Amino acid sequence: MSGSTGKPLIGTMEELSAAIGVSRPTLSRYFQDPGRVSRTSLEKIRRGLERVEYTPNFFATRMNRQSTGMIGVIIPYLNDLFFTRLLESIEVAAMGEGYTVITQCSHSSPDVEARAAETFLSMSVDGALVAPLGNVSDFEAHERLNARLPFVLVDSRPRNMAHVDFVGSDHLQSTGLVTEYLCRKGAPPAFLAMPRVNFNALERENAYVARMRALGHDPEIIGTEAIDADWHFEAHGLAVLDREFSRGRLTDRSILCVNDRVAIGALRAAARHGLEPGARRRGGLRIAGHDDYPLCPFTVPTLTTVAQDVEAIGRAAVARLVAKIKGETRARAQSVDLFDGVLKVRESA
Amino acid sequence: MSGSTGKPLIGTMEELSAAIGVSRPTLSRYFQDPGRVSRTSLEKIRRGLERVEYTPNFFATRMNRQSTGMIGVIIPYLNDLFFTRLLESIEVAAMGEGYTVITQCSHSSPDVEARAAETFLSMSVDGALVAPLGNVSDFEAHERLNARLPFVLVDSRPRNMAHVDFVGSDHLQSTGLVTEYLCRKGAPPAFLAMPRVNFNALERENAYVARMRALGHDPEIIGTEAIDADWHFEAHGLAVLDREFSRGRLTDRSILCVNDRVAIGALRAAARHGLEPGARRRGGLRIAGHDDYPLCPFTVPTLTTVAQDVEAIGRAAVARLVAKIKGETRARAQSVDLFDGVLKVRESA
DNA sequence: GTGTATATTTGACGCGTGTAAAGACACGTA
DNA sequence: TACGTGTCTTTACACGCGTCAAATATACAC
Repeated sequence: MSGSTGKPLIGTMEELSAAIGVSRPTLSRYFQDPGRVSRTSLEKIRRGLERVEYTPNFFATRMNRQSTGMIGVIIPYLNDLFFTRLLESIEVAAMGEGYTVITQCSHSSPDVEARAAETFLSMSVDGALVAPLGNVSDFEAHERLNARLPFVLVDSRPRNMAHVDFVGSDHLQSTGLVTEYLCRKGAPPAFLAMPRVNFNALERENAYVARMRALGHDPEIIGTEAIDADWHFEAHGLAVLDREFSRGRLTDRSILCVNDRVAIGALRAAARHGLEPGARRRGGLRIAGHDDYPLCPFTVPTLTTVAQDVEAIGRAAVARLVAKIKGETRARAQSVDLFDGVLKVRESA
Repeated sequence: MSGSTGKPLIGTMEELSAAIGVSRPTLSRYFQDPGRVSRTSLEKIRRGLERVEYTPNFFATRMNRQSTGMIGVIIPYLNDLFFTRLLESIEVAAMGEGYTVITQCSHSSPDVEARAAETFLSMSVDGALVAPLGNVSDFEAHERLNARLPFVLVDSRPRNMAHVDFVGSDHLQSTGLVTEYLCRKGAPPAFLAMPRVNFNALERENAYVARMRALGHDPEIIGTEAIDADWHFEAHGLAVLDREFSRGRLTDRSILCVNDRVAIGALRAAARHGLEPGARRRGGLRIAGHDDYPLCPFTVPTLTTVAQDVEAIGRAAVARLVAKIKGETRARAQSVDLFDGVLKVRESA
């Protein structure tokens, strides 16, 4: 048997040992850390590996090691560039720390989410990073993970898991920031929300209300009812504002959307009704979002929003998890890392 | 030691056997297929598992089984909703077949891509599904996978891997379709391309040229040079057309973009120059894309495009891979599955 | 009670590697 | 020559579970 390279294919370390004349334990040490074998053996092994094809069996190696070198990541869904950016920053950070990332996607299903958690337990990953689905999450599954592994919540924190380590955005700050900006530059905004299945959505909603009250304005929230059961964010924003605009409402208001994907739907609704959202015409329609979705600079008009520091969140989450894995003493107490948002003023508000 | 549920935590099958009074081999059979255990044992095990917490060790189970029940998937990058949709359909299909999907993302790096392939080999996944990076891919790594595992290429097929099983779109058909549509409804389009690092991009470019010639028009291609080294698709489309429009060129032309993300940048360029792409005004600017990116219905104007059947591609790729894994006889010959695109006429062209 | 067929358990071995203990070897030193 | 020192090999056991042959239990008919 041989691979595409024509080299003979070697299946086990034992065979490799026989093939290149180095004892198996020495090979074992070599594959764990080439620095732990003598120069002469190292040369012999290097030359040998050029003649044959061999990769250590992942399962056998991990089974006997205290650490598997893997961290598990669960994200709620894939079709959202926010989560792909988060995942990317996590993977890059983890790779930098020498870990292999195993990603599981909940695909909006609590069952799948729980199964992913079980998979991580059975694979005895060194730690787990979880961005939960929301209200429908299987909290028991998360608690089980948290009880048995180094565990960090990312992006969104369920109310009943307030005792767990968390890394995310400070929505009170970020939503407050954009709310304040809108109030300062024009009419106080209404808030285009979502059905309350998601903690961040609710946090932002509350942050909006608090800031509006603090500024002496009456908050106004729309869109908490699901118009379409199988809704997507953009479709939700479009449907809600399409309805409002059709009734002649909100056409000259400021509208703060719970996130940029909803805002993109809102922009579409505006276009459909011949409205041109923008900062320049005082008293006209303004639309702003939250997250700095990668497409914001390319929408028509470009979308004013507040950026989450996704990369910092990913890095911090990995750093925190690695600290817990390595059992650093300062990792005993609970930690909550919240990152500030940064206002991105563009055309739409 | 105990989990969050308070149940005693059991580490090995041996301990479990002692704890609930069923022999270990019987437990082993139970966890592989509960049907292979007698009623009485089954009841005893079920009751036992309600009292203690135990999950079989993933590594130990997989090591001794001929099949690991895992398939590896490599995608080039995450920050593209096309690939997330593809990945989603693959994961759903694989889950339906009872496989666990291990996803690795190349993050635009050939090194990472090659390492992912090695990871799959060492984990002895049952098969691998790979969407390659493009010209810069490490073909040797792919060949090594193909030589040692059931292997299927998805989405994009390097020229020098024409002998490998492939599932993707028929770009000759899809690009031809939208080209023909544009010619039929208005002026023959120019083609807004990308730097030629990607096989699909080149295939579409060629398909455009062929169809234009067949219809008796002169093809015109722009944008093959990278304006910004660290370019993203939308930024590329914006930069190229911004330059052209600034010089007064192409402002009343039909423009077919190599994909929807480039087209979104093109729409942005049009807006910046006060142009309103659309099908209705004959002789005016028209912009069309390719892929049916999920945001197409929400752009301003909504984007005319040709849809790839992503779900079918994912399903077919998994079906093909599973057939190879199971060693079905009809799986001996090479297979190439190409899916037709479907025209999605919207506002922009 | 015996005999037979079937279901289940038991015991033993194997998977590929980690790892610890003990011996083998070359090297430099006294 | 004898003696440490460090490196490497040998030997042996461990990890948790799959798997198979052999032994045992159970059920049933007679």
